[in-house]
Amino acid sequence: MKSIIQPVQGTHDFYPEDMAIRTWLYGIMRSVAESFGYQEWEAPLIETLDLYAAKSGEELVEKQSYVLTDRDGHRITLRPELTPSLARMIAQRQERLTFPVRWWSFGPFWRHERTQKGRRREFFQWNVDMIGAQSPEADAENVAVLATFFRRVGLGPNRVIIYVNDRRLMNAKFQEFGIAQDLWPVASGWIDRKAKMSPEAWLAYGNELGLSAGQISRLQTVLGDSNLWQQSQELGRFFKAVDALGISDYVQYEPSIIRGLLYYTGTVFEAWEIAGDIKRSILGGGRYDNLMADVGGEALPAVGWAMGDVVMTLLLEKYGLLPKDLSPQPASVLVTAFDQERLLASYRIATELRKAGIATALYPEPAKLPKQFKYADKMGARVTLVIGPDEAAKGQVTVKDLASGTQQTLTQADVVAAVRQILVSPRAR
RNA sequence: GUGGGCGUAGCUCAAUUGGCAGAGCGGCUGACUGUGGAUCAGCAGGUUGAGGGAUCGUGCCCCUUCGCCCACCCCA
Repeated sequence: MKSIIQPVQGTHDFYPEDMAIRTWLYGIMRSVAESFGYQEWEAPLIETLDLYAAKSGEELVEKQSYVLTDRDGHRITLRPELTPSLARMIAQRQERLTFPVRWWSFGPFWRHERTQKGRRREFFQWNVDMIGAQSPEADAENVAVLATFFRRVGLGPNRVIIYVNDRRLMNAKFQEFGIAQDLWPVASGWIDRKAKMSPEAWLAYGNELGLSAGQISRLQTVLGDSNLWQQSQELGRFFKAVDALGISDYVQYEPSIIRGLLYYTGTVFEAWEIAGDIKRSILGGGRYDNLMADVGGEALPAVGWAMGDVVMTLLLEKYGLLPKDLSPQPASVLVTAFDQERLLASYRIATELRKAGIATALYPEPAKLPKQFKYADKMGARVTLVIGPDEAAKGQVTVKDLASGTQQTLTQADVVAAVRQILVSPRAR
């Protein structure tokens, strides 16, 4: 092993074949989001530390953010999440924007976490948010973007599921069970941990947090009640809208979904893999009606979610849903370089092909033909052109179809048409 | 931040209790001096992640370090 300088831990090198996957995913995200009327936007990749200090979780700001001091002495942060930037940008144009606003974004984020399966320190996230609407139907529409994405990439409802609950409903239960209001976040955190702990440890933990045995047992009953949603007017409307949107096969009520994060105020949801070796949600989101005001803007209701590229790519790989032909040939045509004397003739014919809209690579220096043909084969070119002394003397070009192995020698004026003909014909052999 | 596993050729991996570092694939060259894929022959390719220690002797044992993987923590 030579001493190649190592990449930064938790980063990912996108070689062309990796980039092809990312670009493909990006295209589907765009197409799905736009079909719902969402507009693409982007925030700066660096923000002031203050922006996150306002409302992001302590863990995220204190322990996981990349913080640096610039040459003016300002403390800046590589963004660990997008929502604060969204709140900031919405607040800045509050008077100018026409609400509700639907925005989507796909970009890089940084968190200094211990790397593991499905988690890197530099990663991409797809954020989809609607600001300025507060109906349960709006929540359903926001979720429909996600479900439609799943359908588009081929992740059927037999593979992934979106669990939904509502913080308002759970808070009402807390109240009903006599749980003091300052314990609600703790109780939510306790519920959020249910799937991650053994039943005994989980019960003991609830006790430790200050919940009484009676409260724990009543909460347990509630968490097992898949019809609990019927007690919520909002969820009732939400599920009707889900039905109308044609995504009910993907969406299911789940009373134990509550999200650990403090700022959710209403509908919350998480997507899970059904046959999961990924033992955590693959994405999450919900309604956060107070966040805009907390960041200094006017109060505006909002709903949204974020999905990471790493876990999604793992899932698509696992189920064989990545397109096979994602690494297309860099060019359809390779023009060989016979010798120095004929080199410029090759350059000229390559220029003609490009003018005709045909992707054409040149072998950049004279070399033995077997080597150049091998190169053409490896890079996936369909056609090779040869201008050697014989062709040059008559103003001709040899055009070979690499798929069939047949070739013809033509006058230069006929080359573009012949190449085009080969490129539209099936790859027979 | 905590715990565990793994680093051998470009890639996938071998190497007996601690005793000459190997194979397949890929690469290059040629068979075939103006034609790719297939076949055959040959060649090149390594500070065994890095640094230190114990040993007559280490890819293998011990320590340190870097990286990767897995789980915990956390999940915006």
